[in-house]
Amino acid sequence: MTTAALLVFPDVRALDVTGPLDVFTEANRFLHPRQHYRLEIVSTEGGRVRCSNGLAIYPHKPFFESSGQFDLLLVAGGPSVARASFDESLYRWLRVAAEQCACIGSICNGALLLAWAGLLDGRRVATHWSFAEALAHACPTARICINDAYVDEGKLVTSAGVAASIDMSLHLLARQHGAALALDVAKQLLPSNDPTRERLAFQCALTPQAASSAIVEIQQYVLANLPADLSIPVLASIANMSVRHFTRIFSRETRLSPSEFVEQARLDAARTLLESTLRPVKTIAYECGFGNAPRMRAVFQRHFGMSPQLYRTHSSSEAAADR
DNA sequence: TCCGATTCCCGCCATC
DNA sequence: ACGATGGCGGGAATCG
Repeated sequence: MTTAALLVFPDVRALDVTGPLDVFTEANRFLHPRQHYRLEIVSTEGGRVRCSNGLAIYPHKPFFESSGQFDLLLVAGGPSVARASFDESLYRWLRVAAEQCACIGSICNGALLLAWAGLLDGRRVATHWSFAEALAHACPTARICINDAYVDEGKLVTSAGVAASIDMSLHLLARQHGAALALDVAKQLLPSNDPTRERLAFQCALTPQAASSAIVEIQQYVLANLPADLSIPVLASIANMSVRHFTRIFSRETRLSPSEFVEQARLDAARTLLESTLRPVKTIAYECGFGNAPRMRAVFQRHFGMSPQLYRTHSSSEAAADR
């Protein structure tokens, strides 16, 4: 049993609460009852809490009646957090909770509460860009990453905008129970072309659960020979199987079709090279097996909604913001 | 931009 | 009877 709590307050953003709740609740459907997440909503004050969109939620208890002992504690955000003032006793409770919880985190500008409680000093922190300044003011030593969906510092996890809370929750799920479970949940909650879902699928494919050594060998061959011809007949012959049998086994064991796996592997390599080197896009396209720049561009458009060049600009500005 | 060729996926069925 | 394997062919996506 994992206990996960969400800290809410008046005018909290409903999605910050329901997003993670839905992820962990959905996960329970795939988990053995002994591994279930027990979810608890803790509020800054007693009674019903009205969300910024008018939705009413009924927290299990106010913080001052809660031990603050959870496996995971997430602080939600809301449009008026920056202007709000909370009692010093809440910050004390958060500091104690940070000691007791295996993992503590925030969603969007929920990070402000952690900052005010003095829990973000010198840490890398994600938040929504529009609150970056307020956060920098609340905690000048925090390193604010406005372009990351979420930042995992082990015991501290923080996420950017509302939708990123789902990404972060899926990440936490993968961290604890493996990418396969997170992928199962993502399939329930996210559209099929969602980048997070695709990332999980690739992560999952690289760690096949009941994989035959033959499939693992093929995966290693693909990763080591990205520029080579990795068409299905070629891979099938290396695996010593018919094309039909090979595709069937590969999909069954990795949850990705062979061509999807190859494309993800190439995309992943290209992404890394774009981020970490200054090599021309054309060279990277060739090195990663896309053959030519337009083809790589098309794949980037499909997966990331931007060209490789733009992706590089984006990631370098992210790195700059990181520093 | 269009269009035929190619590639891939997958259901179905036969064989071992 | 059942699982593993392989071939065929249609539909969709992609390529040149």
